[in-house]
Amino acid sequence: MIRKPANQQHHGNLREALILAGLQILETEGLKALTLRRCAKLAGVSHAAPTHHFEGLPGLKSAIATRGYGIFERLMIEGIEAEDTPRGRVLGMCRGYLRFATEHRALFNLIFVSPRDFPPDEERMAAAASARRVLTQTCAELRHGAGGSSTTEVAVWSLVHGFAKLIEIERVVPGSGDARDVDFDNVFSFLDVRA
Amino acid sequence: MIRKPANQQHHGNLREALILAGLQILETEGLKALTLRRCAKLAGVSHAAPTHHFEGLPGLKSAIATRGYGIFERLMIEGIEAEDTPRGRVLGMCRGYLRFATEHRALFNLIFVSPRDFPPDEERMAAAASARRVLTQTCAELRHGAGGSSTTEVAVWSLVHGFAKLIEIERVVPGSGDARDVDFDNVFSFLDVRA
DNA sequence: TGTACATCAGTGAACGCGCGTTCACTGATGTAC
DNA sequence: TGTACATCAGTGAACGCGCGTTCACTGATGTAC
Repeated sequence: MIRKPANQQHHGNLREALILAGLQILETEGLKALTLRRCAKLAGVSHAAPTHHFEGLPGLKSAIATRGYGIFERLMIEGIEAEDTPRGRVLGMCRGYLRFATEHRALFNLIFVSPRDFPPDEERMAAAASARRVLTQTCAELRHGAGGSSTTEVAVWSLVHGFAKLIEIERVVPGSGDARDVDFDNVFSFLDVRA
Repeated sequence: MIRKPANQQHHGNLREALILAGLQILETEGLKALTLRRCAKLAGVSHAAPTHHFEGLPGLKSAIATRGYGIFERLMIEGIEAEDTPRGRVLGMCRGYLRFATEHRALFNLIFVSPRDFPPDEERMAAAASARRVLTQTCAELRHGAGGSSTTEVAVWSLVHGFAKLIEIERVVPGSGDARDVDFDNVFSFLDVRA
C-alpha cells in the first residue's frame, strides 16, 4: 500500500495509491466497503483528497475495474498456456476464469456489471475488450454449431460464468463432499464442442 | 398496493402490505431502492411501523424472497408444461428461468444470493427448496454423464444461469441484431444431453 | 542563481442525504368478568 | 350488555451512522524572467 510520507504536502502518486487501496478493500472487505472515504483513509489521506484525481466514486471504480480486467485476463491466459489442444485450451481458460471468480470475488463482481454502470472510460473499455478477446479467440478454435462462433463463445461463457455464480452463492461447493460438490471438469464434459 | 385506510389506527394486514410494497419497489426501482423506509412509505404507514412485523430489513427481504421463489417456480413450470420430451422440458424450464430473470430482474438478484445473506427463515427455505426441486426433477429425466445426476443438473443450471447473467449485464442482447444477439435455443443445443 | 508568482494537491470543517433504530406515546382492539 | 383493563399496532420525534460533496484554506511545486 502506498501511503503519503508523513509531513509531506504532496503525495507523489495518490491516484495510484487510491487504486491500490481500493483493490485491497475489495479483497479484504468486499464490494460494499468500496467507498471514496475508505480508500482515502487506507491511502493515508484526507477524505476530500480523491476529488482531485477521480470523477467521484464511479471514476475510481472504473479505474479499479481496469486493473481487474488485467488480472482476469492474466489468469485466463495462464490456464490456456498449460494446454495444447483447442478443447483443452478452452477448459484451461475456464479454470482461470473460475480462479479469478473465487480468488477475487469482489473484483469479479465489480467488472461484471452492465457497461451503463460505469462512466465512459477508454482505458477500462480497452482492458475489457482485451480480456474478451481472449475468450473469443480461444473459443474460435472450436467447431461451431448452430448460430456460429458467437453462439459457441456464449455457450462456453454462459457455462463457466454460471458455474462461477453458483459457487459464489453456495449452490455449488467444490470439495465439500456433500450434494453441492460438483466438479467443473465434469460439467464441461457436457459441452458438445470438439476441435 | 394495500394502503392503510385513512384515519384508522390499525392497518389490518400491514405485513402483507409491506411485502407487496417491496415487490413493487423491486419491479420499478430495483434492489438498491428496497429499504424499510421506502416500503413503509409506499404502504402508507410511518417508517417505524415495519418494526412490529419484521426483524429488520433482512427479515422483510426474506419474506419478499419467499414470494420471489414462488413466481420463479411458476414460470419454470409454465415452460415445462408446454413440452413433451425430457429434453424439451429442460429447454422449456430454461425459457421460464430466463423469463423470470429478465422480467423480474431485481427479484432474480434478490433470491440468488448466498443463504448466509438471509436470516434463517423456514418459509423462504421451503420456497427455495420447492423451486430447486423443479430444476432437479426436470434434469433427472436426462441421461447422466460423468458425475451423475447432480453434475447434469449443475451443467444445465450453469448454462441457463450464466446466460441470464450475461443478458443482465448486456454482454448478450437477444434480438439486438448486433454481435451480442445470441439465441438461447442455439446455446442450449451445445449441451450434450439426451433423453 | 534568485525572485515573483501561478498552479497544484493537499487539509479539515461543514453540509445534506437516506438509512436503521429507539423511544415515549396513544388510540383501537380484544378479553375477562 | 357493560365495564375495566391489558395488549397490540400504530405515530412522530430524535439519534447516530457513513456517505459524497463543497468550501475556504495553505503549503509545496513548477515556471518565467
